[in-house]
Amino acid sequence: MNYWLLKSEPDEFSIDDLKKNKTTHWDGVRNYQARNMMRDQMKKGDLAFFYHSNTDVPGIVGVMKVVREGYPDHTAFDPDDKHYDPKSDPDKPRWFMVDLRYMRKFKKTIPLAVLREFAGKELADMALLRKGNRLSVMPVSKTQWDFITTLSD
DNA sequence: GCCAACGTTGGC
DNA sequence: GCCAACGTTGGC
Repeated sequence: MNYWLLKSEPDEFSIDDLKKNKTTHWDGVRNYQARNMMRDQMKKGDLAFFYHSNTDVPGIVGVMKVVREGYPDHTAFDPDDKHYDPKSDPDKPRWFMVDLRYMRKFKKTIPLAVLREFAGKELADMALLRKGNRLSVMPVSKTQWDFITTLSD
């Protein structure tokens, strides 16, 4: 079983939207590294942190679970979609997504700034805290997962 | 294959 | 709004 962290801008799609909808497809990822993880490595039953980016207090806001493994991201085929990519052919899809189910929302956000306090310690080598990291999908180790969970309510 | 130009991400 | 970091594109 693996653990993940997935970023979303709350203005686009927030933990509250997920809570309301129960499940979602994590569409719109247009980065090969992130694509590969969703297509090849994320498995049913894996858990993922929901991270709010590009907002006043960026940080981890809750937990969700993978309920469907990688399959083609159909939004890439739709010319009217914001994430349309003419180079993704339905016969040979370039982009993939997974389905996620809401598990829980933390009472308080665990801010990025707080996670950084543990950068040299419990959260050493965490992908999220690496300089210049812009991946929207990244792995979390079990150790990191367990530690971060102790920071939540 | 190199690399400059450009676009995007995302914290601050 | 600024800007550092990174990814992608495309000419050569």
